[in-house]
Amino acid sequence: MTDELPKKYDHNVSEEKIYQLWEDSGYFNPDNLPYPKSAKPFTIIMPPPNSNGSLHMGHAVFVTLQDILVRFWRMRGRKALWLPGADHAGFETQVVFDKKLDKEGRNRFAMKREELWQEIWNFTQENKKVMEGQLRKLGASCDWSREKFTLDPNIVEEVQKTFIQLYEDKLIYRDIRVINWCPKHQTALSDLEVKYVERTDPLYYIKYGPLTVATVRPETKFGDTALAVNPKDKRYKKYIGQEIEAKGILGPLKFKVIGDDAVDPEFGTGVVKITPAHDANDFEMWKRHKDEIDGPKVIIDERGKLTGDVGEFAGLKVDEAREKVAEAMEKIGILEKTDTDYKHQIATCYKCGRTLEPLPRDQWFVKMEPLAKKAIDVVNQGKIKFHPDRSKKVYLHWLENIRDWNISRQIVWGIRIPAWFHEPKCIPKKGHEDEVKKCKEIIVSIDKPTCEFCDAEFIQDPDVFDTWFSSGQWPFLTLGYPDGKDSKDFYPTDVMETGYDILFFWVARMIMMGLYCTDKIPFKDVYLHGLVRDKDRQKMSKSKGNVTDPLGVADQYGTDAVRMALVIGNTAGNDMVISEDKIRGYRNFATKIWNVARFVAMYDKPEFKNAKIKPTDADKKYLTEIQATQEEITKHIENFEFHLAGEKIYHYFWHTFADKIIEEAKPRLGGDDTDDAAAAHKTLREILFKCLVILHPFMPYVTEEIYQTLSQDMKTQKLLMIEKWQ
RNA sequence: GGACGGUUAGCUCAGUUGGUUAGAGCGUCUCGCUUACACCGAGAAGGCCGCAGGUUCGAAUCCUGCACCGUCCACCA
Repeated sequence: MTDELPKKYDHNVSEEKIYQLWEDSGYFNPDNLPYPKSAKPFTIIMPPPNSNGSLHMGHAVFVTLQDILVRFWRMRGRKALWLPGADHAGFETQVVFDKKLDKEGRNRFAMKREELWQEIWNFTQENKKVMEGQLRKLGASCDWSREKFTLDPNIVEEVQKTFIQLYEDKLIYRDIRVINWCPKHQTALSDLEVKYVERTDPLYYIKYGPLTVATVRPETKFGDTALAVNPKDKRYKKYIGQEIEAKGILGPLKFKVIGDDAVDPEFGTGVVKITPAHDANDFEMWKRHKDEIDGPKVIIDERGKLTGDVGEFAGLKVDEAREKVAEAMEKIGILEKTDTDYKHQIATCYKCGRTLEPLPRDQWFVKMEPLAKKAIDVVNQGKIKFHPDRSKKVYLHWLENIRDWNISRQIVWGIRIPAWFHEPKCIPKKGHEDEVKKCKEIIVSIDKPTCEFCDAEFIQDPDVFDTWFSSGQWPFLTLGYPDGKDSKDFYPTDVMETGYDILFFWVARMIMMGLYCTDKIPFKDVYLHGLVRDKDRQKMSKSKGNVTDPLGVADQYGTDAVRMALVIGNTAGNDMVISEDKIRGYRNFATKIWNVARFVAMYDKPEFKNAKIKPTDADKKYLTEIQATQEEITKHIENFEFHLAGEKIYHYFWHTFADKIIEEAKPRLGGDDTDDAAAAHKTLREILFKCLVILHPFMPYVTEEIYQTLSQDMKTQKLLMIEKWQ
């Protein structure tokens, strides 16, 4: 060793300096690596963190695992690219920003689109900057020169082109459906964004003339257009096709009774009221019986209040209306009975927990089946592997039962859907007043179209895409697909590492979109990590106040300690627990590494230079042992068993190298036989060097700091980061 | 209603293809400032490996059933 190692390792001094050293070297960019042209690439696209806050422990997990992979493969001679990015995170960011506005006494519904957009833009840019700093602090060896944002102009353009392509391929259609509507956020949500929770509600039995219907939503009765029974139900067979008369709150009613297999004779009374505007099942039933019964009759608005033909109940919120309607029914004697303890699942908004209001709306849908089929095939053929393996089953099950995807969102923050609606009225061109109208109602295009047949204007769809529509294309968009050089060099990527909670949201969509757009799998391996929980096994969340700030503990104990604590005991697909105690334990390990290096450096004596070194049998044994240990660790990392790799090197370094090998070397080092002392020292130096290499992907900072002080004859590179793994 | 995961030392978790006294970290206890490290070292205590069957010469590990905890999926009003 050349430079003196200070008595104590001060991570706060080292980390910033070392990161700067790495970044200045340019080696985060694979193009700059001093590797032969023939070197194979290794690519990971970073899951872009949402640009609406700062990084939490979950992010620290992915940074650690991905950085281990990237550093490992870089040291093994691959042109390693880890491409960072940030996600505009449409709805999620809108929600966060709504809260911010709320605190300031403002409201997005009262703001101009452009104004709101600009404010959110500034907000996300600030967050993005903070996050970039945090990623650096965590030691992320990613290529900043290739950083992307989901709203970069070229990304937006490609996303819109994909939409147009899908539309032309008839894989996107616009249709009216009863969709999941959040009355608080006033936007549609996809099926995945619906959280079902169990609730106990009264089940009302309402008389419809000779029949009785059981329902939890009496307030929707103003939107009823028919009654339905199961055609096989003997009790009610005779009513099918009949029109029955019923007493209603606002006067007498007449309903046709239809027969439909969807009605479960076992439930309630076996008779269902059909409210096509406010229940997805009823809507579907109406579609099957279009000629017989009336369609949607809207009586609930987008704020969840009663509206239209509802008499005195107009303006009431759904919940209030429910009780009042029940009272009114009681009064006129059509409420037969009420079961008060009916347990059922209700659909709620996964963000605010409000009960969703099913509403009929025109939306853009992606036809999923053809896309899903290919995504199923590639996994069945083993072209994409999952870690843990069991995730594959979960993935396949979801894809095999996939439903069409609503990608329209009624918010401002997102990529605008490139669809244009013809103004309701045609404005005939001068001199062509009597020409037959052939105007297209909808044109899908990036630029504003003009009408061939009249002077009316096209107005762009105000909606934006579901964020996952763009992030689903992330692996190839970030690499400049289709024309970019990077997409030729680095696509398909190698590993997708992310949380199991977004297996459907993201991973499945990336596979489908990747196959559709590029005809290639976007990545070969999927590694899914679990959620980080606190020491009481609670999910960490800001609202619970149990979040450990990864940057805070990194400041206190060092990034290396945090990283190690996040690797060990963390198995694929399983949640993990992190506590300060654990981090402290690995801080101690970092100190141990430091002191071992100091000890070895202590004996870096000039007189050893000329010694005749004859390794003893023990020396030879130790060197084979570390060799074997390294091989095992290599296998573990290749198999995505980071926890085993981490444990192994930890155990070896502390309890074999420090506790045994060094202790046994002490008498030799201090003995009179200079040649033997030199031999012992050489063995220690070689083992230390190996350990630094092996430890580097896990604990990059201490190891690099020590490496920088090693004498030239020990190292082959300027940086440990690009030292050869073997 | 389906599917999946967990159940191993006080706590948090490992345990590779079934094989001799079941491992680690933290915690606890007892010693110890011996040539780096007290953010340390030496040593110790602590486990019918959820329950009940089965396969096997042999099971924490494979099979069946059950229990409890957790998660995901599902258009039953």
